[in-house]
Amino acid sequence: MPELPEVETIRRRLEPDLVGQRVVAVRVNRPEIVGYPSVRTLVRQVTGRRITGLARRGKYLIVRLDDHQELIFHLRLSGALYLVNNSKTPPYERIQFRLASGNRLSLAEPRMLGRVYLVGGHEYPAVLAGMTKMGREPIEPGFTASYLAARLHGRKTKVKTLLLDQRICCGVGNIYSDEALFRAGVRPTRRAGSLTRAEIGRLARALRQVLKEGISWCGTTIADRRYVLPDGTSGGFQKYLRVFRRGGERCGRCGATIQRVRIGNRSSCYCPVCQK
DNA sequence: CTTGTGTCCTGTAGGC
DNA sequence: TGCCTACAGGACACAA
Repeated sequence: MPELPEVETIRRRLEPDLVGQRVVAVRVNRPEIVGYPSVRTLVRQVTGRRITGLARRGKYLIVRLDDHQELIFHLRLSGALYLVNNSKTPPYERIQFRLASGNRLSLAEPRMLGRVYLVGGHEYPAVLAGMTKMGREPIEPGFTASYLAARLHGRKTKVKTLLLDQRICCGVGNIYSDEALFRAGVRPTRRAGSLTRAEIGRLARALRQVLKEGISWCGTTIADRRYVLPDGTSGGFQKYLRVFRRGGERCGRCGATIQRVRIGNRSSCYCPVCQK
C-alpha cells in the first residue's frame, strides 16, 4: 500500500532518471491497467513525448509530458514502479515505457487494482474525480490543528475512518494513520467529534512527524506488500512501526497487549493503555 | 450531507 | 501434498 512517503520516495528516485528523457515505445501487457483513455490512444500519444517533470499529489504520481498532458500513476495496494535496463522484465509487469536512455519504466501490479491515466488539465474532474477533491497533505504548512479540528468537528464516524479519507488527510493510508494515532495517544475507534483540542493538536503533529519520518526512511516495506524503490531495494521505516500489524504483540512503550479491531472493512491496531 | 457496507483484485497464509 | 477459505486494503459505488 504505497502511501504518501512511499510515493514521494518513488518520485524522488525516478526524477533524475526520467526528466528530460524521451519515451521511445510503450507496451501494454494487460489492457485493464490503463484507466483512461483507451490503450490505443495512450500508446499513440505518449510515444515520442519527452518527460518534463515529476510531481506527486497524495498517493498519485504525476509524470509531466512536453505536450502538457500528464501520465498519472496510482499504485493502490500492490503496485510498484521499477526503473530497469530494457533487457529486464520485473514480475507482474503490466505496462512498460521504454526510454531513449535504454532504461524502462515498468509498472508491476499483481492484483490489478492500480491504474495509469493520461489526462490533459481540463480532463481531471471527469477522469480523476477524487484528485480534484483532495484535502491538505499533513506535510503541508496548511495542515494545522485548526484545519484538522474543523474537519473533525461534529463528525460521528470513527477518527481512523476520517484519517483515511483523502478529502481530509491527503496521502494517509492504513500504516501511517495507525502510527499517528499511537503517537498522539488516541484510539482509532474514538468518534472524531469527541476529540479534545489537545488531542487534535497531538494528532496533527503526529501525522506530520510520522509522514516525514517515513519519507526520510524511504517508506515502509513489509511482508506480503509489494512496495519497493524503483531499483528493487526496500524502505526502512518498518523498523519503527509501533502498532501497525502488531496485534497480539507487546507494546514497546508500556508492555500491554496491542489490540486489533476492524474499522470499516480494514484492520486497525492500537495500544489499549497508551491510547485513550 | 453523513454514514455504513459491498466490490474490485489476486497472492499468500493457515486449516484440515 | 493439495484443496479450500479468509485476508490484505485504496478508492469508489450505492443505499439508507
